[in-house]
Amino acid sequence: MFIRVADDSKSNNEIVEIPIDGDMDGSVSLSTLAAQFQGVSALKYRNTETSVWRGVRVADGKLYHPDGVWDPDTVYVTVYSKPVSSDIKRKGVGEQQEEYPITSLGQSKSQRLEYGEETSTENEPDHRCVDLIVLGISYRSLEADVKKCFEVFGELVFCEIKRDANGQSRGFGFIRFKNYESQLAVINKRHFIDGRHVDVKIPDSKTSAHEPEYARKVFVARLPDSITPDDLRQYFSKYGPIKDVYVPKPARSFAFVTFHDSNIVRTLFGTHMIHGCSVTVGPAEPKNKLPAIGDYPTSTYKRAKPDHSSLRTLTAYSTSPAHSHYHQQYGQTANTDMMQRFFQQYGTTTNGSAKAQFSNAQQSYWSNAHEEASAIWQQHYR
DNA sequence: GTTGAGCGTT
Repeated sequence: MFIRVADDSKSNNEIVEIPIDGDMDGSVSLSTLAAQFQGVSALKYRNTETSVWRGVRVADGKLYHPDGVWDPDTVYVTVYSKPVSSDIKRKGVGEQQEEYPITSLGQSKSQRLEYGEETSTENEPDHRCVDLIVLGISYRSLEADVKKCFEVFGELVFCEIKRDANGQSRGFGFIRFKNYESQLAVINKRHFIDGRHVDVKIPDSKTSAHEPEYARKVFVARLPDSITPDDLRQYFSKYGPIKDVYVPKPARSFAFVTFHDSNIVRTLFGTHMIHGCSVTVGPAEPKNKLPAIGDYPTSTYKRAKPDHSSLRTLTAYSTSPAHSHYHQQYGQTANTDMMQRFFQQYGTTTNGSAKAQFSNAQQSYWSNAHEEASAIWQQHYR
């Protein structure tokens, strides 16, 4: 289990997942947290009822949630201890000094919020609020409904629903907060307006300039339909902090996993074992990309097209320890004879010969076998 | 049955 933590003094606004310690007391280790956020001393979060910051309990180098339970969807915000007065530089005569002292670790030039302090950071260039896109608004909702939902987190300076020429809502809109901490509190969280959930994000127009989102995303294909976003999050989080997981509903046997760091995505291309199933991971293509003459040919992993019949047999072997070994050795490229020989050396038996299995296999078969393998995996390992 | 819904007439 992880909690989501952000440092609102940082420009990048990134959320880092921090593990909850496994020793049953449900605490988060301060040192684990400090490994990601130098100099951190505590965490705070927005009390949604009163819209006031609430601090978590700190004792013996551990952080405890006041309610006893960490909300996986809440973004907890780092708190840094107040520098002692001796750290504060005296302002020399005629000297232009920084208004705020550098923290003891000297990492940040920016002002840090103290616990319980409601300082506005709107003048910090990195902390400025931006218009946020609100997606999924009911076509019946009005500006007032949107406003009511988000005012809980702080004062809004802007709220608009986009409409077509006839005044019909387009189902999305934009809001802007006065204070940056309000923005942090709502972003990437689920909210409800008129019984529909809506998502709040930094608009593409603000982010795509430097690095397009798809550069931080992988395309995961050949997934069993039973796989959940949480399963994927759990599996892929060992490679790096995850920003988002997208699984189409209804399931379409693929998903997208977005990381915070684009550098790791290329290391993931290839086949992976998730829940006893072999899946392929490839680069995400830009959204809405139009096919064009002269397009670079599809990526390497795609060109080496996996053999579906091989996969069927692989999944039929399900959770045998030989399975993952085989997978390591041949991926999905080997032919059926190779497979049979390989598994025979392990004394693994199948229900019928591999050849017979897919000579009469239809398209639907591999999906069934996939589901079955996944179910068996869950029985054994979950 | 192997690529994400929708991204702003300021």
